Amino acid sequence: MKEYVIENVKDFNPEHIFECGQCFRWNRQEDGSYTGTAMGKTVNLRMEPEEKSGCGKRSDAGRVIIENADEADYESIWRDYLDMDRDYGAIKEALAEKDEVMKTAIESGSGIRILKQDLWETIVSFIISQNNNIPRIKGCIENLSALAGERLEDYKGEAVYALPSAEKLASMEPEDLAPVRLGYRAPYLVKTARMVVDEGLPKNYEEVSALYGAGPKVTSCITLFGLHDLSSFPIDVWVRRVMNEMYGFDEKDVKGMAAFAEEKFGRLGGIAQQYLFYYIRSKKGEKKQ
DNA sequence: TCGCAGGTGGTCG
DNA sequence: CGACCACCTGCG
Repeated sequence: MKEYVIENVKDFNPEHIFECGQCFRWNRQEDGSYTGTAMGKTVNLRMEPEEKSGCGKRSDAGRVIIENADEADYESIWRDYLDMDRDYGAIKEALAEKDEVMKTAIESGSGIRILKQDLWETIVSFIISQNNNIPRIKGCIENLSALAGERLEDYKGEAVYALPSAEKLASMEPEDLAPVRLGYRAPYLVKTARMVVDEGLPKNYEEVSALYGAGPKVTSCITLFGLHDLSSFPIDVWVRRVMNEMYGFDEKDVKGMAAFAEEKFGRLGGIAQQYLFYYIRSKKGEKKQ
């Protein structure tokens, strides 16, 4: 199978990128690599440490290998999707200067990148995500794609489906989506699809929040991951937890947290949120073991 | 068994 | 406006 190799990649860790809560169609394989479907393609992505050059220079750089992609795919899709042209080293430096909390959070998720995902896909994904857990969100998205999505090229002998288009979902009734097991989110999705078909895709926070099933949290996720507004600071239960534990906020004081984030992190709020989110979730994972 | 999981829309004071 | 609360579903 064809593959594309990117040499000397810094500030990149597949686990951090695909497990920081921003995407639901990338799955960890036994060898630690990730297989995912995005922009109509299915690939496997892994990272290997760079060979030591012998001069004793320490570096956390490595090579990223994308299987089932060639250079043309990389230039037209993956370079942008993986946000490869953004200097996360500089961003981390700027954020680490803010305070010790941020410094610690960055250490735990140092290889995070904000993927440039398709807007419609983020709308569907985060409407499904509300009051739901990650394994079930992933299951719903797979079910939905298999039920109503366009069939893509098979991957390793397995059928793969794209997420259904807004037009397709708009033509369906919530009952038609029963096999997907969306629960009460099914009508949200159908109504939102119809709004998008009628009025076009949303272009800013206000337009996203007008979608049915998009409250403040879901809207912030869509503007961050789908509109790539890096200042957006989604406040979910995990962020409330970490803001309580690390900054002493009352867990109910969402307004206070939002104001604090805007003031402290500004245009980097979304990236700060991802480090904080990854930090508190990995801390909880340790406790379990 | 029943509460909970990456919230939201609807209703009420 | 802010405080409740029901809500599909599946898992521990």
